[in-house]
Amino acid sequence: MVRGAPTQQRILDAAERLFFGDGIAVTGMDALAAEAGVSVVTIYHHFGSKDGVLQAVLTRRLTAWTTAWDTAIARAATPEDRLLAVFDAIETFRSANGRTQWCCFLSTVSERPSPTGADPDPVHALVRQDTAELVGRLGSLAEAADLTDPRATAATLLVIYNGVLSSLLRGEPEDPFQAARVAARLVVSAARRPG
Amino acid sequence: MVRGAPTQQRILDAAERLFFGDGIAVTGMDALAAEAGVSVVTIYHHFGSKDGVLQAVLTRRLTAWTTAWDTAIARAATPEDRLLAVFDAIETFRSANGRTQWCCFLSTVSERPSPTGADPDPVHALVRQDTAELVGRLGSLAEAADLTDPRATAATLLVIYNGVLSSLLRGEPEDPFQAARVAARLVVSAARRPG
DNA sequence: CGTCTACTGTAACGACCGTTGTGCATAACG
DNA sequence: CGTTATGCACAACGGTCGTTACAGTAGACG
Repeated sequence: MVRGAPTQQRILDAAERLFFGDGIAVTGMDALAAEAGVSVVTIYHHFGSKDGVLQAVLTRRLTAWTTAWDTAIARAATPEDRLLAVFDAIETFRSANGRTQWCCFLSTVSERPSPTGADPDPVHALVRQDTAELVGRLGSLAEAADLTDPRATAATLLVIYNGVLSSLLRGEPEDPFQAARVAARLVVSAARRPG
Repeated sequence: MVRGAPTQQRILDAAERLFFGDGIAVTGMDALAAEAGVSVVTIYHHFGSKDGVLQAVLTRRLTAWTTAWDTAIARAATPEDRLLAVFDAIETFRSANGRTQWCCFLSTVSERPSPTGADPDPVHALVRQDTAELVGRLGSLAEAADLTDPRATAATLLVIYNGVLSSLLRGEPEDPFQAARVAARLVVSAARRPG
């Protein structure tokens, strides 16, 4: 029998595939256990509840995604390329993680009631953290690139980024990466400081 | 008691609010009936099943959206403005239809298992029809605008369009419309035929 | 008036859900 | 060796789901 760590990992892998491929509500604990090759009891022993699995998957995804983004940023040469590194990060992350659907945060928020007033829901907090991570990084990168109106540029790039995720989620035939890169490059070029 | 047509309409309105606001799987038939102010039996009498309600909502949404888009296109003056009329259409359609989440097709596909091989699922067919409507119209509009590489331009605009929907779905604080318009205008300008 | 349509409430059905308890097997560690 | 940790199979619980049947009411139309 394999030791503890791989078991948790296998459960999370299976949850990633099923939750974001088929849907969270549609996926039962039995199906999740079968996909992970473990027992239902083991899942509860590790994560306590189905919502616990979801939170764990989202957290893992969030950290994995941010580190992938960081390496893509580090690989870029110029400040403007660093600003466009998001799209490289998605592409490599996606090819590395196989067939899992994008974006898991988008899928999650679709199945959840909108938070009413105060938000004690940790799942929504994670989604919000993902968004905050996006706008924060894009904003600071835009500022570092010395663009005119970096906030507006970051907001525009965020829309394009969301467009890539949405296109992937829809399963559109066209490849959104090239289109996104073209648009993003135009946006950055237009925001370049004259002189 | 109100006659037939308003009843169906009220059910579809309620389904639009609940399905795409809270999630399809989460919304039970009881909640749907309560929101519509009708009985559960009435829903089944009109639509046969929950999936029937979903299909009816999606079809209604599809036709409403395309007609709204058409009027926005007709209101535009130049071919390039016609190409950018999508964003006006979303904005007016959204403000007219209140708090309903965008995009319903995006939310739907998140909760559904991906079609395996052949696709006998009418819901997936509707989502695909929505996508086809988008790429077809954007493509012909780009061609009518006499741009260089109209197909690539249409693909880029589609990504930006998807980005708006995705941003709205996430409930991001920033207003995505202005950002999308800026990016789209840049894309169209860059594709303009020289001379 | 009678008939029909449209809709209502209540109750029930089978099925599946998330969750927990019990008991057992295996492997590592002292 | 015994202890502990880890995971398994089996079974069951309360609950909710989508769906349907049964019985009854208000208005439209002849």
